[in-house]
Amino acid sequence: MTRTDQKVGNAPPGEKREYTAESAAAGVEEIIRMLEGKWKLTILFNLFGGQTLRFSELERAIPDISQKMLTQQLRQMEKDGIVQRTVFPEVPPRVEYHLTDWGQSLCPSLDALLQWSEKKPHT
Amino acid sequence: MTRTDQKVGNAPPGEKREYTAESAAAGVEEIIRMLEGKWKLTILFNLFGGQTLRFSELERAIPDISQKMLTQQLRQMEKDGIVQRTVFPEVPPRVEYHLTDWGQSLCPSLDALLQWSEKKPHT
DNA sequence: CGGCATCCCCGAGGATACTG
DNA sequence: CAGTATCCTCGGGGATGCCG
Repeated sequence: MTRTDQKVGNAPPGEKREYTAESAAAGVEEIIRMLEGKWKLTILFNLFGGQTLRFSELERAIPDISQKMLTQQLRQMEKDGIVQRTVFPEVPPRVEYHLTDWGQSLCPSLDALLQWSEKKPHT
Repeated sequence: MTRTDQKVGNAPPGEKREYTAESAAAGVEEIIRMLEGKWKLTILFNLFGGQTLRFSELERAIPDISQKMLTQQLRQMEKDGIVQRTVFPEVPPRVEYHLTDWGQSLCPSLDALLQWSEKKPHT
């Protein structure tokens, strides 16, 4: 018997979900999939704090990104429920982006990861 | 001026590091790079809890992985300081893997991410 | 048993040009 | 201003075979 059926995490019984090694890995992989696009984290951190930016402002904030990638990554984040996209039917067109409440609530978990990485033993 | 120079996180002054949008994104990207190999999280969750497994036990615990990928991912995790690799000079050879203390201490942060993903608004 | 070497494929992402 | 559309490159990862 392998240990793939072991429980992970420190959930008090009957309160949180329990995970096997596989389901926990799958869950985190899904989260990483939402974040691993080459520019998604840069976009995310530029929108943290309740900020609203238009397409061209994001382009200027992220100098090396192409229009194609900015569009693509924003659309994926919108599909994932992290980013809210608002189109104003004007001429010239205006499109604004800001984080959903759920997207904004990711901040503390990323902070936790950053603090973990700061604790890495030197070498 | 763009907002790329804003501070991120809720650190009390003079205690934790402060991040700009770029440096925070870079930090999290480095963490994701440590975790995003196709099998690394599965390996990680199989080793959480202070377990020690040999190469062949990991192979059996992760049925679809190839030897090449198992070796490669383990070596990268070893380089990153997450996994400890121990070779026993015996015949037949024996190699055991377990998490470093630092690797083990990643568990709560991944739990935080899982709990975040569980809060996703239904569609 | 626990690898390493080689070949190959596919998709993420860059460069460039065009558009409502 | 805010996108599409096309073409192309590069490297992650699979399959297979050999080795101390």
